[in-house]
Amino acid sequence: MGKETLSPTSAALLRAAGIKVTQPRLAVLDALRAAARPMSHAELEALLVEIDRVTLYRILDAFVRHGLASKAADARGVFRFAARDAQREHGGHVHFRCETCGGVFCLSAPPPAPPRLPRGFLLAEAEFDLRGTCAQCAKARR
Amino acid sequence: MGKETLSPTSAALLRAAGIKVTQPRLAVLDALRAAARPMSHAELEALLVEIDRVTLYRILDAFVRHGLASKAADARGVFRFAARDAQREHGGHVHFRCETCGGVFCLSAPPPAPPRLPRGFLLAEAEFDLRGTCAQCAKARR
DNA sequence: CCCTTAAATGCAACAATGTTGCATTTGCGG
DNA sequence: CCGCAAATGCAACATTGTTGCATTTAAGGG
Repeated sequence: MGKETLSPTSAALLRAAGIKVTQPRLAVLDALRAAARPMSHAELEALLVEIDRVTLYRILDAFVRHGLASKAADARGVFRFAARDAQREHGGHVHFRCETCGGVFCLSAPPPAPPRLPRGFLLAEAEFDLRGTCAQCAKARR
Repeated sequence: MGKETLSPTSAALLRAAGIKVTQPRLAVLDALRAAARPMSHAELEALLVEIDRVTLYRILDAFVRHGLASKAADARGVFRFAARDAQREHGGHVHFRCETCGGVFCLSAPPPAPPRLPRGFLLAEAEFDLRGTCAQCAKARR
């Protein structure tokens, strides 16, 4: 093997997170890591038809609890999940959320610095969030 | 009367927007304008018990369509609505969304300038969005 | 290699949030 | 005051997320 970035296997990530390595979890983690964008539950469900709806919810939940994935609501109020290593790569990006199709796009602009918070507030994540219509939906609308 | 800011009545706002002035709409618009923070459908429903659930959805929808209110999902994926004049006053604020209680807080920091968008993308709104735990929830957690 | 056990899964039922169709009521212009 | 389009209220449905419980499976110890 040459100089490919040797990324850990999904199984190794699960083990490192201290949770059981199961077929469904491997499939979900692989799907999340392969995805270019944060995925909704519905998208993952369509992709991984062999996995039960509820199990998928619980797997995603477990990933978030154990730091393997992040979870955030998109412009339509639907949760989207991203593998954490994939996200780190995209870390600090600016997001554009299409109000029509609900899609999330990562822009290449640098994110602004977060401001000071009031006393007692704990910052988990800062996101510069643009909302509007993506090119595809804008074209389709006419 | 002295120097109070003379704000238009809710009825005048409805007329200006070109939609019928009805009791339910007045109640909802008054509630939105009186609210210090963006309100969820559930909160408004609890506040305005005399209004039908579906009617409330449709009223909020009409307000958004006619520019009287804005609509955005909070950290828990629930839509929150704000009267547009109230929002204009708070325009360009930075928002902090508590991941525990779902509350939205307006910070006084200036918002950053939006970056350039890819071709074809239409920007409707830009928001600097901080997520984490608010002071109250952080205290309660311990 | 098998056994045990706790964890994970799958299924069914439920809860919350948002939407649609339709009959009735109401604002508002003539 | 009348008529009509718009708005409302109700019932039913759709989607998204949650809970309880019986069954299966991963992982560690004989």
